Amino acid sequence: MELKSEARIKVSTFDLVQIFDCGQCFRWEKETDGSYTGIAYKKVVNMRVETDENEDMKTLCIENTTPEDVKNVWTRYLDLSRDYEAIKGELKQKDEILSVAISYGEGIRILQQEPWETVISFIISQNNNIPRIKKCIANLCEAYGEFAGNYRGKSYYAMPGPEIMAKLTEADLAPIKLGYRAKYLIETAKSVLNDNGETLINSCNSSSEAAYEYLLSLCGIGPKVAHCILLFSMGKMESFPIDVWVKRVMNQLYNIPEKDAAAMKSYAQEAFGQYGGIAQQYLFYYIRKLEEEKGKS
DNA sequence: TTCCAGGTGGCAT
DNA sequence: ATGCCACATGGA
Repeated sequence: MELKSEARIKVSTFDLVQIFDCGQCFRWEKETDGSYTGIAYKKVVNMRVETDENEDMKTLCIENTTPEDVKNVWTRYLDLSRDYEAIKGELKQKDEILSVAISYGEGIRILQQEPWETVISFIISQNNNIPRIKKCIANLCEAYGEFAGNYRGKSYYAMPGPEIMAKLTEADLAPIKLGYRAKYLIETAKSVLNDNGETLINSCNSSSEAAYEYLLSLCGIGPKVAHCILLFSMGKMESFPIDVWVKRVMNQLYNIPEKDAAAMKSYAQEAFGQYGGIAQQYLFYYIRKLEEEKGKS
């Protein structure tokens, strides 16, 4: 077992609050010192950002990790190889409305999470709110997931795999409080195991269309959840998930009728192209920030 | 109390 | 193909 230490990485376009609080992931918690502790790929780490003298670069500090994990896990998880400055510049030029939204979430990055965990997380997310989604996922992992480590006195557990979930009954899941979604998880776990999880794993390298069709075949996954999985775990950056918030923001800013998801989808394709999913995150974050500010006043 | 949440499955047209 | 509606749970 290699000794864990702290890794320091120069980053730009990077804000932990925005990355972990923009609805794409549910497993990171803010510590009292402002850092975030969470788990991904069965590894528990703590992250904080130090601002340098030189304004435009920052240092990401990852505690409780190894150089190997930085290289093999965190660089990809945090999408550090992608040039978000260039993408933001391009999107701002294309669309003035989006330009404003981007200014609210300059530090957002799209994570590349584990496909299975993302499948489960977003099945749970349907017709549900973010605090409760987090609770459900934490309950599920604590009850049936593998112990992954301790940090600052707290225990962390991985998402149980399909081989574990396929054997559970709805009664087993009752204490998790998933509601009617419990049976969807069990059904989906069984389906994924039909080919030993290979189609799901290979979906990262498949075309977006093929991956989308496969995801739709799973119980509890419709168009919106499928697009979230494509975007947040498979690097399909053009995927444009349309949920209640995006409907709201597309209606308010672009005057597209609230219920016309087809028009929103085609607008995104035209205006945002291959970065539709990134644009969607800026819009999602923006409308939620506006609502939050409205609620306070 | 009623409404709502990162929607989908099932059923009727 | 499209339009309803039920669905568990908990916070506002």
